[in-house]
Amino acid sequence: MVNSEKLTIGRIARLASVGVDTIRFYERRGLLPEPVRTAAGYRLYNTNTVNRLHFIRRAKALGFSLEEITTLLDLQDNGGPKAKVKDITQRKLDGINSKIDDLERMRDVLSDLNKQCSGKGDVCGCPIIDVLSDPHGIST
Amino acid sequence: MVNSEKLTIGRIARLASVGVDTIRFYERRGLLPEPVRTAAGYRLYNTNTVNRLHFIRRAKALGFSLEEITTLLDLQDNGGPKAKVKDITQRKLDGINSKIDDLERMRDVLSDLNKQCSGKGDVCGCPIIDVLSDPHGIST
DNA sequence: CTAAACCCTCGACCATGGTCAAGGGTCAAG
DNA sequence: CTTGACCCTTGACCATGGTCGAGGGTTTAG
Repeated sequence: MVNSEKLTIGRIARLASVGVDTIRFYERRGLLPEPVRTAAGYRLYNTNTVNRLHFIRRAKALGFSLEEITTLLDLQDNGGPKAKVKDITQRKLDGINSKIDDLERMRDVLSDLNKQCSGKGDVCGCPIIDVLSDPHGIST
Repeated sequence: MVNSEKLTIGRIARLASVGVDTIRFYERRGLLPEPVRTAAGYRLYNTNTVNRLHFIRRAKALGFSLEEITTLLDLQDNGGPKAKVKDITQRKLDGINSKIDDLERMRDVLSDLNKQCSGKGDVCGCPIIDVLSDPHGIST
């Protein structure tokens, strides 16, 4: 584990398949710690920064925001109660479920309308336009 | 239908439960036509603008973007083929379905992880943190 | 007549997650 | 020594859907 070889920002960017700007952006946002610098001011990273960038990518793929990921990374770094991680996950799960519910309701209305619409002729009498125009069409 | 009474922006805003800024914003975006003005430059609307604002709200509730709503309103105003409306709806439906798929995949992974996590004790060994840290954890 | 409530325009700002350009310094190869 | 690839900072910009403030003019009630 004594792997102290240092990499420039461009190198870890390529290794993690992200842009250098993204890395500097994550640093500003506190997702990455401030790295050591060369005399000329170049950032130098060690290879586990690549893992950290992968962590971020995976967490984003699960729908976590950068702010939430910051908390998760902090828990990973400094430890803390599992309950906290579970709490963030549960919140995220609740949010995802309610988004799914919303989208399913939209889908149901839209697919219903879509079936009702012949798709032929002029827009006049189109059930989709009609339901949008009707003051009692959809519960908002 | 010869209802030519004119209302100020504040009045239709209250009638439609939106802000006056929102109405001016919609005008700039082309969702509302430029209204007539008083000598002093005040906008004057007729009551069917309220219906138009309701139309916009219902369409937003179905997930349409303002740009899509602009097209829908244009079809309502000027006519056009039903096929066009159906096309927009179908695209929106496809988008919604793929969002639902994404969210369901996230939900499955998260709820699985959530079940695995005891929620007790320190974060060390937490399956959620672990899967995020694991280089082969999730297909990105 | 005055004050409150309303209207106008123009332009800046909010969150989110970056991305890019300007203007300059550094480093390695040839 | 020069060229090209790399690095630095600061600050602006993208989309989305508004929201707000400044600095004015207007209208209406008392």
